[in-house]
Parts: sequence; structure tokens; C-alpha cells
Amino acid sequence: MTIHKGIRTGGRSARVQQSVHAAVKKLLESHDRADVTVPMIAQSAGVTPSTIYRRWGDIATLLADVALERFEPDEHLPDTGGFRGDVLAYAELYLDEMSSDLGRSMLRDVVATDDNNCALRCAELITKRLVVLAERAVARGETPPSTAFLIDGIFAPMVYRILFSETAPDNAYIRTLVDRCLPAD
Amino acid sequence: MTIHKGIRTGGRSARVQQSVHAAVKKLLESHDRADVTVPMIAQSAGVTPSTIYRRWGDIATLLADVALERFEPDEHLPDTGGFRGDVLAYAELYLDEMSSDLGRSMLRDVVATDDNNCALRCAELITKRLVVLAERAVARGETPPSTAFLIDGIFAPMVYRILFSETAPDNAYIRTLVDRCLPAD
DNA sequence: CCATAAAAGCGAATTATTTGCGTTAAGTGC
DNA sequence: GCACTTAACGCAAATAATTCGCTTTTATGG
Repeated sequence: MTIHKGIRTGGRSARVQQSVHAAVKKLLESHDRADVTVPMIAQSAGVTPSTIYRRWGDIATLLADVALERFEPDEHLPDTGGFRGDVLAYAELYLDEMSSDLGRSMLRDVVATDDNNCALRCAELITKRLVVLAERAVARGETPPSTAFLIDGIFAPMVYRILFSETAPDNAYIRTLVDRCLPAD
Repeated sequence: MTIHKGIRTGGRSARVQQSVHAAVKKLLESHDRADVTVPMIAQSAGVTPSTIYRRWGDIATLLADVALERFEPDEHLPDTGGFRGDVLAYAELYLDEMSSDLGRSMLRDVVATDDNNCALRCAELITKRLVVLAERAVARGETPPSTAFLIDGIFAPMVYRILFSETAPDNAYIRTLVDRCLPAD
């Protein structure tokens, strides 16, 4: 008996996911995050609310899902010719994305989601990019520290302050964090 | 004109707050956090749901409020005779409180709350205790680093991992963080 | 005590969420 | 291609949560 029977996927998942995600993005441009409701999204996406509830469970999970997709694209990782410069540039980019009102509320949605899958994916987003930067550095003959060390030293404090402080951190603060982990030559 | 007119408090606020807080605590012992609803709390507290909605706005804010109260008591800050030991002991205490299922969901509630007052209060909780430890250290003739530095180096990474990782950090990890900020003599 | 203001109660109206059931769209194997 | 299987969806009814207008209670100041 061959095991790999190939799973039946069924359904119409792709199209619905696209239109719902698009609806969320559009609504978030014109409405405050707290004012966006599931029925509102459903109507804008041309689906019924029950579809959304069945698929995502609650609005926090849906918003987190959209947020993650938005950050995935990973267009252009900076390339400054050195590991320290790359990390600093990426950290500033990340700060820029996450310290806006929209970015902050996305982070909150990601954290608030029941199953912490979203949070995991969010954290991996940083890890994966740091790995890319580190591989580049190794190829150049540098010996970068571990990604865990950089997350502890740079990204964790940044995210902490975005989530818990009144005012978002600025680039000067980021530079201080980077200096601690990666002393300039 | 004397300024201090004494504000009108009106209502029955104190009693209601107490019974609602108590109801939340009791319910969280027997129910999963996601299963606790506002009407449920209201009934258990002997008030109407609308009272809770008017006073706290939503369930996240209420749960965050209760969570913060729970952590305030600040019974016994460790006193090990040295700043490094004190910080390590407090960090381990904090980890113990926050890495449980209940602690984690409290952190999430605090972060998810709309007005970030709760998050501010939560962060100040750490700051205030570190200040106490630092004052003690100064009185002993030590010269401790700033609280901001310790938060960046120890508490931010700890909270980051509690919120974003699959598995909570352990004491060994905390010790590593402390070692980085406060090298042993 | 009386006036006042803040907070809470009550219940109806509104909205959001869950659920059951029939239907439809995709993938699978022949 | 064609039948078959299954996950995903729409619809609508049922349930639950949230908001709203109005009344009542309580603490405080005069």
C-alpha cells in the first residue's frame, strides 16, 4: 500500500484569501484599527462573515495574518558592504515600518493572537533576514555573531519599546543598540 | 480661591471595582482566558455588563487592569547583598511569574489594550523595582548601570521571547543575559 | 439637608458571532 | 476527460455580545 495518497484540498481558498486580505488593507487605510469589524471586512471583500470566522477564528488573527503578509515581501535587504552597516540599515528599516501607528497596531495584533503561530512567524521574519545578512558577511570573510545575540541586543529592545513605551524609539537609539553588539572598527 | 475642591467621585465605584476584580481572578482560575466573557464576569461580580463596558471599555483592558494589580503588591524584592545578585534574583522572579500560561496571557492583554496606558504601567513596574535595587546598590557604594541599560539587556529580551517564542526562556538564559550586562567580578 | 455630579442599574435595540445544512469549486485517481 | 471526494463557501437562523437612553444611587460641597 502506497502511503502518499495525495491529500484532497478542495474548496476555493486562494481567491477568498486574496479578496479578504485586500479588503483589510483597504479598510485600514481609511479607518482606525479599532473601528474595523469582521462584517465590514466581509462586505468589502464580497464574502459572508461566517467565511471569515471559520477561516481565521477572530479578527485579531485575521489582522495579524494580513500584517505578516505585508511584511514578508522582503524586497530589498540593504547591502552596505559590511555586516555592521547591513544590520544597522535593516534595523532602521524595521523601526521605520513598526513604529508607525499602523506598524504598532500590527505588532499588537500579532502578539494578541490566540495561537502564537503568528508571533512565531513574526519573529522568524527577523531571524531569516539576519541569517541572510550573516551569510553575506561570511562570504566576505567576516565572522558575525549569532542571530540570537543580535535579536537580544537590538530587535528585542526595539520591539519592547515600541510595545511598552509612550514614544517610539528613534534612529539614534537604534544606533546605540547596534554599537553595543557590533562595536565599530 | 482654593484650588483643591476635592473631586466629586459619585457613584459606587470602589465596591464595584473590587467585586469585578475579584470575579475576574476567580474565573481565571477555573476557565481558560479565551472563554471568559464580559457578561460572565458581570454575573459573577453581581453587576450588569454595561457597567463593565462603560468602565473598562473592553475585556482586554479589564483583564490587563486586573493583571497589573496582581503584580503591583511587590511584597519581597530580593536582597542578596550585591546589585548583580539582586538583579538576577528579580529577573528570575519576573520570568517565573510571566512565563506561565497565565503570565503570558496577562502580558498579551496588557500589550493588546487600546490605550497603551496599561503597557506603560506594566513597563514602569520593572523600572520602579530596578530603581529600588539601584538605590540600594548606591547606598552600599556600588555604581550600577542605568535602569534603561538593564531593561534593554535583560528584561526586553526576556519579554520578547515570552511573547514571540514557542517556548519560554529558562533561568540559564536569564543568567546569560545578566552576565552580558553585569559581568561577574 | 439640599443640590450636584459621577457612577451604576435596567432593559431594549443593535451588532457581532456561532452553527447547521445545502451547494459549489478544486484536486485526485481512473 | 469523467466521476468522485472533500474542503471551503453561502445562507439564514440562533445565540451572544455590545451599545444606548433613561433612571437611580451615592459621595461630596455648600
